Amino acid sequence: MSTRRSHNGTDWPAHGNGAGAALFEAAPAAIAAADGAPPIPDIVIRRLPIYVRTLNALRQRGVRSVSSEELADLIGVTAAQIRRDLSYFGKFGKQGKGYDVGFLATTISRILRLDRQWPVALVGLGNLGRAIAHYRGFAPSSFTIVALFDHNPRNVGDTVDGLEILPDDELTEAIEREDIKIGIIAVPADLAQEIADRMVRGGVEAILNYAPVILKVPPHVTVREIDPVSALQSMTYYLSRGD
Amino acid sequence: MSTRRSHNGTDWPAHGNGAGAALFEAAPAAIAAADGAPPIPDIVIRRLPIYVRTLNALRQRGVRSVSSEELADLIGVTAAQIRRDLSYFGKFGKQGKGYDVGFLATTISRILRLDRQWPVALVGLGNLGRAIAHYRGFAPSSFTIVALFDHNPRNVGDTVDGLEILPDDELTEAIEREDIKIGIIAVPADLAQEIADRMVRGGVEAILNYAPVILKVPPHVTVREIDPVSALQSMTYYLSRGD
DNA sequence: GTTTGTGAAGTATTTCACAGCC
DNA sequence: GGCTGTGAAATACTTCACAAAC
Repeated sequence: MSTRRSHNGTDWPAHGNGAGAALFEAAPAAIAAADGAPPIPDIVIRRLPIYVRTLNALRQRGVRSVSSEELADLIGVTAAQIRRDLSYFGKFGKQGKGYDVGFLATTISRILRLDRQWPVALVGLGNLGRAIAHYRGFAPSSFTIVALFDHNPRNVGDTVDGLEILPDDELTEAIEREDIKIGIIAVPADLAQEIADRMVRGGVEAILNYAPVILKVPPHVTVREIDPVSALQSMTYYLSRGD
Repeated sequence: MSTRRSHNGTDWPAHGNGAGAALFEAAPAAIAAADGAPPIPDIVIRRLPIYVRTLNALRQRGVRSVSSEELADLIGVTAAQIRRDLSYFGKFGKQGKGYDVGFLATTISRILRLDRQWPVALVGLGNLGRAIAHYRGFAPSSFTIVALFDHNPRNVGDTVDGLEILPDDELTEAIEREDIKIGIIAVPADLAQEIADRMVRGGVEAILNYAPVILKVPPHVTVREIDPVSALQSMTYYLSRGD
């Protein structure tokens, strides 16, 4: 009650969504497309990047063609799941042959809209934020951090890899001006919701949240949580009692 | 085919499991307990840390009692889900009243075995690894990083917060000696599987994996993936086409 | 002979809805 | 009167298994 379905990997209560990429996995389901198109389950969408990554690795190794069985073994899922996942989008394989590695990688990348570079705003440049800013893995994956913000006047004005840290009260305006649709939150828990609100006001539609809070956002905004602590805290349940 | 069910948030192929805390969410299900006990779905286990976190926040605010409805609104799920999740473990509420915040927090913490401190080994002390090592959020959450390892001789011998970085070929032995059950992998993708193998050989049963690869581990080992890139790459699917 | 794509079947997970307790 | 705990129903997701394509 008082929840609506969203594609945040969870439901969305009166004022916001909950989500949990890493640890808090409620039952997701894509919202029905505005048109009459088939609503693809969010869980399928979340698997696609792994398919792309694995296909790109194969391509790099010179592999031209792959069966659903081979791909499944590499990834650790069933072949049927891969075939079913792909079938939501079309028919990309050849019976008796499998899939063309390069074609499938390109196709899924296009489905995910990874065939372009996306500008990203990063908020919070403490330890974690700086590690994120320095991370070299985003750029080759279609994301370029183009704006940095921090609350602490001590950090504002600093330069990280040639980008100046701006005061976080300029967030909304800057995001709107630069037409940024993706934000990364790396601020303390108690500031995160306020930052999310400002991002949304500026037009952000996708938030990667490193703060340990469930953000409340409107339904058109997707949130994925990065929550290593919760991940650890759920694994302890399974540890053997041998000590 | 060639997969067995595991509690890794995914299935487990011939030699290993796949998993994806943050991004790669296959259909999980707890393995049946060795005894005749009820097999609690992994997805429920993964929600418990959020319940604990939220309850602790309430407790800190002086709130004594909470209904499933209130808790649900705070977290962004349905009240029925919270009641169902808790019912796997017992009856903790009072009709007409709700749940005692402190009691429920303590109870779930005990279920998750968070009523003690767990020693953790961290492997890889590049940018990311150092940010993890410096992170102050693990200790209050039941985890203490007690051993650091790196492959790079340039890093070995360095001290991070008073802990010396050891060469990663001492990994297995040190983990076994110190009876460490939890490992964090923050090494480049191409080294991650080898590190996971060594951890498992040393007796690790839970791995938090920051490397962008699906690790293959035996079924008694739980893996959660932290994969911000895949998280971003799945969100782009939902971005509006307004530009 | 191999492997896809997919109805149909099988599981898993969520939600409904209400009897029973406080 | 409010709220839990839970059968039963509804949904969501995965897997089976096989006809069709190569």
